[in-house]
Amino acid sequence: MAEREIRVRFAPSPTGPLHIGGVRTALYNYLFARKSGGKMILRIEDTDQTRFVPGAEDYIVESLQWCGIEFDEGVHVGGPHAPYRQSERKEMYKQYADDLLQKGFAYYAFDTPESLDTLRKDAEAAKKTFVYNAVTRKQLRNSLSMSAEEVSECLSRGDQYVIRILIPETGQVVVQDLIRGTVKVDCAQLDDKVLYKSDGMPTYHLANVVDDHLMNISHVIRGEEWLPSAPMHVLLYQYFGWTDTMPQFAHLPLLLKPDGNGKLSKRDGDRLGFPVFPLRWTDPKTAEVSSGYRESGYFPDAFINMLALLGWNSGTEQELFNMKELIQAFSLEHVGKSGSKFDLEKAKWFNHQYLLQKSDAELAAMWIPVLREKNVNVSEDFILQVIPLIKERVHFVSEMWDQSWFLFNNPESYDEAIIKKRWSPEMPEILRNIILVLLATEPFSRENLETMVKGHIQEKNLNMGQVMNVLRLCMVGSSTGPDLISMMTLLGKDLVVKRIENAITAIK
RNA sequence: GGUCCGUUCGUCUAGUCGGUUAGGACGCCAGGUUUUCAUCCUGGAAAUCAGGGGUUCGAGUCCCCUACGGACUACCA
Repeated sequence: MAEREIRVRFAPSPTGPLHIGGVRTALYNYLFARKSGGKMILRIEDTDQTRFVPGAEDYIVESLQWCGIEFDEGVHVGGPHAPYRQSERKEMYKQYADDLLQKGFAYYAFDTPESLDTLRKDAEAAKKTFVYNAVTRKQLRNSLSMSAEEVSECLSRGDQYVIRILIPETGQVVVQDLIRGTVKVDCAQLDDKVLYKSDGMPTYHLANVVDDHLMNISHVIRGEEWLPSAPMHVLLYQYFGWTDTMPQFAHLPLLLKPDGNGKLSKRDGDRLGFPVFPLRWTDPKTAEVSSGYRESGYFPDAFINMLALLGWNSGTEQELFNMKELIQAFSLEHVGKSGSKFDLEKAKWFNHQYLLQKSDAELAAMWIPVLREKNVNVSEDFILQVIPLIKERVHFVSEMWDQSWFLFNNPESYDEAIIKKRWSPEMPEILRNIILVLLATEPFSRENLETMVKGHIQEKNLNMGQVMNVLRLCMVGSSTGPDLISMMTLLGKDLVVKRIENAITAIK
C-alpha cells in the first residue's frame, strides 16, 4: 500500500467540560501525529442539539491549549476541510444517508420514540432486550415492512422518520485494531442503529464516518467505549465503498476510578478530592463548580507527563518526559490494553519533579501574585532568596506559603510540646547571651553567624541540640522549617534579635 | 441478560522471539545525611504473573475452560 499521509483527529462533544480521559485521548492523538509528521485535527461533534452546553467548546479549546496540545486544523484554527463543527456541516450528511438508502443499505423507519420505548420496556419485563434488527424489523413501521406507496405517503405527509442502517442477517464484520488485534463480531449481534435523526441531524455514527472520510483521516484513536460500535463503522465504510481509505482503528483503554472499579467520572473527583478536569469548570445551569488541575497548581507539563504514563510507557525506565521527548518516544504499540487507575500521589510527585526543574525566577513569577494577595510586601530579591530554601519541600507553588510564612511574619505562638521538651529555667539567660553574640556578629553573613553562634554554644559548654532547637522555636514558633542559619541570615540581625526577645517574653 | 474487551507488587507498569533471582516508578517501612521537618542517599517489605487445565525438556509469555472486572446495549456522543 502506498504511503498515506498521517491525519488524526480529536473529536469531542461539547456537552460539558473535557475530562482527563478525553485529554489523554487528545494527547495520544497528538503524540502520534507529531511523531509521524502528520496532522492533528480538532473536530467538534455537536450533532445532539439537546445536549449542547454553552461554553463547553471554548473550554475544550482552552484546556487543550493549556496542555500544549496543538492543532493543525480545527474549529478554532480553520483549515482546508472547514467547517470543523458538525452542526455547520449539517447539509452534507443527508446526501450520504440518501446514498445508502438508494443502495439498499439503509431504510426509513417511522416508529415513534414512544413506541420503541414501550417495546423496550416490555422486553425488559420479559427479561429480554429489544433489538432493532433482522428479527424485529419486519414487524416495525419502516420501509422494509411497508409498501412503497405507504412509505411515500408517509414521506409526503411529512411524517417524522429516521434512517437506519440495514445490518446483514448473516456474516461477520472484522475490525483490525492497532491495540487489540483482530476483533470479530457476528452481524446477527449488531442492530440497525439510527444514522439520521428526525431532526435532520446525523447521529455520531454517520457523521463520524462521513467526516473521517471527507477529512481523509488515516487513524482513528479513541476511547474503548467505541469498540462495540466499531464493527458498524467498518460496515459503513464498506457500504459507502470507502474501504481502501478506511482509517486504522486504535481503541484506548479507559481511565478508572482510583478506588474500586468502573470508569472515572465527574463524581469521583468530588468524592475523592482530586480534579477530573484540566481547568476549573462552572456549570452554566447549576453554577456548580468543579476543580481543575490548572487551578489546583499543577504545571501543564507535569500534568501531561502524568497523563501520558497512564496507559502508555516508553519501554525504558525513563519516567520524566517533556512534550518533545514524549513525541519522540511515543508509539501505539506501547499503549496498554487494560484500564488504569488514576493515582493522586504519583500525580503530586510529578508536579514536585517539575517544580524542582523550574528556575527560582520562574517560581518567583508564579508565587508573587500569591504573596501580594496575602499583603506581603517584600522585595523581589528577598523572595528570590526564600525560594531555594523551600522549593524542595513542596509539591505546589501554593504550598510555598505554608513553608515560609515565618520568613515574612513573626511567629505569634510557640509550640507547647517543643517548649516542654527544650525550654529550661536558664534559657532566657542563655538567649540573652546569644543576643549579645548576634549583635557582635558583623557582617551578619551566613558564615559569620554559623561560627559565632556555634562557637559560643561550644565555648559555654551548652547543649547544641537544645539551644539550636530553641532558637528555631524563637524564629518559627515550632520545630519545622528550612536550615536555621540560612533563615536567620535572611531575616537579618534586627529581626532575629527581636524574635528572640519576643520569645523570652512570651514563654514563661 | 446479550455482545465485545480486559486481568503481572496497594497503584502505574517492564516483560512483545517461550529459558529473567519476574525489573523500574509512586506509595510504605528502616538506616544514613540534615543538630528539626522535608529533600537527598542506601536498604527493605511488596506480584505462587486471576484460577484451573493443556502444549513443551521448559510458560507471565502459546491454546482451552472458569472466575472476576469493565465497556457497550438511545432519534447521546
